[in-house]
Amino acid sequence: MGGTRRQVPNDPQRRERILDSALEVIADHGVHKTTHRRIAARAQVPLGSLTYYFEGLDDILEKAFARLADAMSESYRTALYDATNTQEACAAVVDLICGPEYATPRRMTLIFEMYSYANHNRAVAAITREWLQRSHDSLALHFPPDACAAIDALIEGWPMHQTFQQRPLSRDLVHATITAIADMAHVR
Amino acid sequence: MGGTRRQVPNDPQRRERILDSALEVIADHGVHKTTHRRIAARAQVPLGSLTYYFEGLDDILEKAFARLADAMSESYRTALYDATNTQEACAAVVDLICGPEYATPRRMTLIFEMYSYANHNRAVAAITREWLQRSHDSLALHFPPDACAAIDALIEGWPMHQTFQQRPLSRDLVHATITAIADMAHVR
Amino acid sequence: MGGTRRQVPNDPQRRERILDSALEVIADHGVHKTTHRRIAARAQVPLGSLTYYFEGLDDILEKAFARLADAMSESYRTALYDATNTQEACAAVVDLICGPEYATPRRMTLIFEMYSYANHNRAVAAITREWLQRSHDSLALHFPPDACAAIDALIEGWPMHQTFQQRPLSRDLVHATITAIADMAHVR
Amino acid sequence: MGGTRRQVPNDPQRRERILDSALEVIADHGVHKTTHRRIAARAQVPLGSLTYYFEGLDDILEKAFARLADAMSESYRTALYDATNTQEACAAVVDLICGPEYATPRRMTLIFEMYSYANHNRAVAAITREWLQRSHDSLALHFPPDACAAIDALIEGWPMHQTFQQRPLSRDLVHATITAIADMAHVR
DNA sequence: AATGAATGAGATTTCATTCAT
DNA sequence: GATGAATGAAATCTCATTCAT
Repeated sequence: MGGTRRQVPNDPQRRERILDSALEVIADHGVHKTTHRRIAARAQVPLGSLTYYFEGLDDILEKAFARLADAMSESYRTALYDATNTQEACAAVVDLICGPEYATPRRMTLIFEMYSYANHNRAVAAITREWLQRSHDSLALHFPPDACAAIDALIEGWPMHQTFQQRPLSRDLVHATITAIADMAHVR
Repeated sequence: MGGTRRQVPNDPQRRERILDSALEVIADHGVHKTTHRRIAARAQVPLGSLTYYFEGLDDILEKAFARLADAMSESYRTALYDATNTQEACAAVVDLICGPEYATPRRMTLIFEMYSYANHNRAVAAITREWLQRSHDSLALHFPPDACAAIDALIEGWPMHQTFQQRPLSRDLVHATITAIADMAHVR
Repeated sequence: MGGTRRQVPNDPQRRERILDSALEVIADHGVHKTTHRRIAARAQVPLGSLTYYFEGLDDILEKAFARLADAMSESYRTALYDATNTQEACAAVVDLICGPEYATPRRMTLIFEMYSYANHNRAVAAITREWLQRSHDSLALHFPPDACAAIDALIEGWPMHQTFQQRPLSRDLVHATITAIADMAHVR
Repeated sequence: MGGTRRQVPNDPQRRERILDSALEVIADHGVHKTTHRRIAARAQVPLGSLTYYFEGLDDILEKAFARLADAMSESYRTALYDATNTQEACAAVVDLICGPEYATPRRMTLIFEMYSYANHNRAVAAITREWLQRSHDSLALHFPPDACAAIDALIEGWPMHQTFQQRPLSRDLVHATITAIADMAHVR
């Protein structure tokens, strides 16, 4: 049949695979040792394709962190969206803090990398702010503003602290703390 | 010529100045853009002196972060050591979280850099753990173990969250939260 | 003897050798195919030393062209400085245009490269203007302003035209033209 | 299906548009920064069409410079063809040198690029020689051989010199010079 | 007839580290 | 004890060219 055939990507998931590989390299080596070569090797794509798909290393990092933030927002949102009352919301928050799903060591490492990189890159700073805002919005479905602020801080701080802690974290303690904060907010 | 003269360093504070300059470069550019040359320029010392005083860049970073951790531990310890009762201790914690002295933007940036680097460097991981342990010990002078864990998380998380937040943080809210946590621990 | 010994360059002419090699590469291949590697190979220095001595390729080209302009100014000036009267000055100009010394093929190639590069580089544009000004000043020692302008144009244009011409240039014709121009200026 | 249909190009001027765009890119950036991508973007044609219509970048440059030379020859020839006597021919030459039409800054830039490229490319060298020959032939309609040679040099050199000169060029001076040269040739 | 996705070769540049002095 | 000139290794990035469609 006549007519010009459009060129078509021969590997449609390549862009995403590169970004995922970038996150893996960041998690394994840190931003400061993340290079085109390592990402390309991990994604099993030729070196040149990185600059074909992206402007440069900064661009890759920005888009990789955006992808991370999206994934985190989504699991965050899902956890809280399914809760039908405050009690279930508290349980969801405890899961976010202690559960093995959300705050995995790998993800904590990536969050640290994103936050430290955000301090030196405007785009990633914006991505970070958005992601925190979205988390906050999910939380606000169930808790009053003051409680949200405090719980936000705990969701942030507790897993971070745990990252460098040998001792495991007691779910009971976390639950009691969240409940106390939720109640406090009602009283004030 | 009579007697050998002991050679004395011609610039005794140089080591420390290099480490302080390293922290400044890290704060300004991030670990991933911290180089010998930038540090030397900032410290106004010859390039060669960096490798004369230190093993390499990793060594400089390790010692710079150790210096940061020491300074932070010290201000942390002082704040809590001066408190004579739980009420004063609560006020001290509120100061750590909200006050302009401890959680400055520059220091938060450095903490993020230290944490992210710690995930890829054993020595800095150890330094980080020690610093968190020392903070915890200071806190334990005034609060029961469970409260300590929760307050630790808040001291960690709240300033971090604030780093990316436009809105200022209410001291009252922080105070109420700390008090609620301290009370909760008594009840349990 | 006590006291610190200063580090000393182990190859003091290296900077100049790099610039001379750059001019050779430009003459052989043109600016558009002038690369760090080719220059380094020609100068027999390691690749890294190019960026040690210079900011980048632009910087090398700027300084190489400045060096070329200096050398040309000097031979130009000498030719005209030695003339003691207008007649000798005319002969000197004829030499500049026809003589095998000044307008060599290699030098003409370099001038073309300098002029074309000057249209896309401020620093080289400035160098070019200065060099033309200096040539003009040398000429003004012997000729009135109007004659200078016309002779300038001829010194510029004739060797350029010859570059692409198979036929040799007649010294007699050049001499007659210069004389006619010098006389014309007196009459006007 | 009845009868084969002859395929027709869907954009008949594309070849020319590419060459014109190439000249624009050369004028703006210089040969050394002229790339397929820049030309394609300027011509608003797909990247692939450049290698479809031309052998490679060298081929594009050669044909673009040939197009330039044709256009210049044409305006050159027209200017001199319309002159009916020596006096008018002199005026035409003055126009070529001073007038705003022929020696525009953009065209001078392109001539410099063509000449410098010609020194490293046989095809463009040939194009350049032909163009100079054609100019010479146009001039020879009105001037004796010796005058032609000198006037050629002036037409070449004066606008080039002006390219790097702040001061404007006096038409009177140019006219006087051309006349002097034309007269000189008669005498000799 | 035409395209644009893809890539390898090579360009520029950065920099930790070495080492002669 | 101290320095800074020097360099190799590797990083980022550019781009002409190829080729499946």
